[in-house]
Order: sequence, then C-alpha cells, then structure tokens
Amino acid sequence: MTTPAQGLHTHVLDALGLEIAAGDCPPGLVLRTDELAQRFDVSRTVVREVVRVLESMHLVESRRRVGVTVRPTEEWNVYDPQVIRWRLAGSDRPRQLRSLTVLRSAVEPVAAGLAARHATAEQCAALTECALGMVATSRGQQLEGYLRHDIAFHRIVLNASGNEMFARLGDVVAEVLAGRTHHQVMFEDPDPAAVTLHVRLAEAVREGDAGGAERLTKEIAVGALHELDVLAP
Amino acid sequence: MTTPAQGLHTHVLDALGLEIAAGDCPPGLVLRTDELAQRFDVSRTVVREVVRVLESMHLVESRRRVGVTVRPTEEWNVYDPQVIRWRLAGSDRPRQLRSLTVLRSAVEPVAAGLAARHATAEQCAALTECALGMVATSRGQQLEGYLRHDIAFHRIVLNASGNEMFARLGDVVAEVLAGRTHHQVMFEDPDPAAVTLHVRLAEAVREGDAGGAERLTKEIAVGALHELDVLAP
DNA sequence: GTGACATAAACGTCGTACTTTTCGCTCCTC
DNA sequence: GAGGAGCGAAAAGTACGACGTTTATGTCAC
Repeated sequence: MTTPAQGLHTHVLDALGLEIAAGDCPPGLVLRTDELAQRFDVSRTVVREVVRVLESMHLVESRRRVGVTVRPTEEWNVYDPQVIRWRLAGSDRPRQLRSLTVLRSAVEPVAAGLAARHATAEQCAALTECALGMVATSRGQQLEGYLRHDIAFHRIVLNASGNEMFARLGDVVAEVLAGRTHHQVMFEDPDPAAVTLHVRLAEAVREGDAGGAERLTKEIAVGALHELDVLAP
Repeated sequence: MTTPAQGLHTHVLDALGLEIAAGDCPPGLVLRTDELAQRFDVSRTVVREVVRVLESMHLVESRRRVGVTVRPTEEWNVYDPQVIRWRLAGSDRPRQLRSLTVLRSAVEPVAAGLAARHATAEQCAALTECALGMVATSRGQQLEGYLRHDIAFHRIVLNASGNEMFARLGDVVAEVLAGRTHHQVMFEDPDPAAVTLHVRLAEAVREGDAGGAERLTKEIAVGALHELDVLAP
C-alpha cells in the first residue's frame, strides 16, 4: 500500500504524517530535524520540506531553538484529504468515521437538492448508470466494484450541485467510503435498502425533484450513521 | 497587512500563494524554481519549500524536466483556510463568498441543532455574551467589534456541536465573515434582523431547543445569502 | 513515417557552512 | 532570597554548489 519510490520526499512525508495524524505522537512532542534526517536516512533538506508541508497542515509547529512540536488535534486541517487518509488509517478511525459521516449527513442532502435543480442530462445519465452499477455489484462479494460505483455516484451528486465547496467534498466522501470498506470488516454485502435509496435518488435528481432528492439523501445518511452505530464501539 | 519579517519562507509563500489562488496565474502556467528564486531574491532552498507547500495544497504540481505547473481551480484544496484567505483577496471573491455561504447554510443549521443538545453551561453563557456583544456593537460604525463577536458566536456554536468536522469549520466561517466585512463595502450597520436572530439562537441553544436552533440558523443563513445577492454581481 | 537513441533541461537530493533566534542558565544587584 | 541583565549554546533558517534522476524533445537511421 506504500508508494514505492515516488520520491524520497513523498515517502518521508507519508511516514511522518501517518505517524502523527494516526495519533502515535502525543501533542507537544518535540522532534528535531537532524534526528528525523538520521532516522529516515535522508538529508536535512528533505526533512525540512516535509516539516514545512506538515506545518501547512497545522499538524506541527516549527520554532527556532525548540524544534518541531506536534500540535493538538483541534488545530489540524482535518479537511485535507491527505490528513483524512492518514487519520482513517489510525487508531481513532471509528470516531473519525462518525464525525465525517455526520458532516456528510449535513452537506449531502442540501447538495442533492441543488443537484436536482442543476444537473445536466449527462450527469443524470451518469448517475443512473452508477446506481445500476451499484445494484449489479450489491451481491456476491463484489465490494470493490460496489465501492467504485458508490464513490462515483456521490461525486456526481456533489459536482452537479454546482457549488464548488460541495464539489470539493467529493474527495472527502471518497475517503470515507473507501475507509469504511477497507478498514471495517464487512462480511456481508451492502445494505439492500441503501442500494434502493440510491436508485430512487438518481430518479429524483433526473426528475428535478429537489425535495425528494434531499429527503432520500437524508435517509441514506441516517442509514450510514446507523450502520456505524452497529459496527463501531 | 503583510507579515513583515516572519521568515523568508512565509513571505514568499504568501506572495506566490496569493498570486495563484487569487487567479492571477492561468492554470497550466509553468514556473521555474530558479526563476522564482531570482524574482524573490531568495535561495532555491526557500523556493523549493514554498513549492512543496503549494503542492500540498494542490495549487501547483511539480514535475521533473517540466517545472512547476499551476493546477486548475477544481483541484485546489479549497478548505484550507490559507487558500480561502488568498482567494477572498482575489478577483472572484463574490463567487467564493457565495459558495462558502451556501456551505454554511448547509452545515451550520445542523451544527446548531447538535449544539442545542450538547452545549455546556459555559458555552451557553459565552454564547449569550457574544450575542449581547453583537447587539452592543450593531450601531454606530463599530464593524470591527461586531465582527469579533460574530466570529466568536459562530465558533462557539460549531464547537458546541461536539462534532470535530463542524468545529474545524470555525476557521472557514471566520474567514468568510472577515472577508465580507473587510472587502465588501458596508456603509451601514449590520442587519438588525440578523442581530435579533443571533440573540434568539443563543436562547434556543440554552433551552436545548434543537429544532428552533436549526430553524433560526437557517434563517440567518438565508439572510446572509440574500445580502450577498443584493451586494454582489 | 516510425522507431530507437542521444541530449539537455528542470527538478530532486545531498553536504556544508553560516546566520538568526531564543531557551535556559548564571551571576550580579538589591 | 527574588528578580533582572547578560551570556552561551542549541536548534532551526538560509545560502550555495555539486551531482543525480527523470523525461520531454529533437535527431538519426531504417
């Protein structure tokens, strides 16, 4: 799962970012660049660039004469898809998954309502296709295929909303869906009710039924939250 | 408004980030590190660190033998507060302000509903205090004071929701409020209706009235959107 | 025209030297 | 003994020069 040799920088960034975002480093812990350089067997240059990126994500703070301090969780840029990925790989995945799903339950219904008003013919067609794809992969251990269609479906809705901020949440949703598929034990096939709701949502959007689209999306979100309640502490 | 001498890195990052995020650089434009180093009169080391940060925000992409390419808007990490600040200082501020306000109108009502259920006594008190502060500064050209209370108010609501993702939107909301106060000509005092709504919202939260809190917040959002329609192209 | 190959341009990495900030300690004064 | 001034060192910040690595592009032969 690690990117093999896409640059030293990427490798160190991923390792360190994962370590911090996953919660392995207590807030306030101080790292030294020299130390890190030695530990990862790279030059200080590389470490400094990594630290700068981590700093831009508010994961750490670098101060002279003191070192690189790990910042408390509340200050992180938790909307950075990279940070989300790191956190979902860590120990507080359940909490993270839950708060992200609550966010989805707030945003996606509104986005779906807007999509019903603004979606183009192509977007409607693509949406229907995705819904059908979900139906087709909803049985028989085809979780990967289902996930792909699910992600595409929600991405289209968010894009069709016509709002840039919603659209850019597509990556976040993708991370959430991928995270819950990959990290959570899901013996069984996806919830049939959810599949049906997606099909009906595609219909509602195609028919320009904003209210219906919003309501159906809310139901999907409620279902997702309930699923979390069942499968997580 | 520029940070005087808080490090060369910060200065160059701000200048370049602003230039790109504000829309002065067309997507696809290629920059060279040497060129930038010369232009800002800093070493390549500094430029490289800046580029790395910009790259982590998906504002640019750095490829060997090619240079640093400016990415299209759709790929930017538009939830990064820094990026939001840069964009709000640029030419498409109206569009940006609108999409952010739509986002708020989706998120804040839900957050307020949760806040009504979860807010502590301290948070309720602070909320009331902010609302009173808004009332006190709502007349007589005290926009800065009003802004400070407004930001604090919304931050408390988002924090009190108990959801981390909502809480972290506090920075985004702060940028929006600050942006619309500083960049938009506001001869007159804030809308009295909005002030009243905030006071009532504080009450609703204190009384644990989730439905009321949600409804009032929606009204605030609608008002903000309407205000944008009036004052923006 | 198509393929392989050479070339060079740009970023990527490294090591070193020097500068700047600032923590923490000592020492002096009151 | 308390408090402040001054000193020294530790760590990040900056600069520079060299070399490595990738890869777009042009060239040459077929």
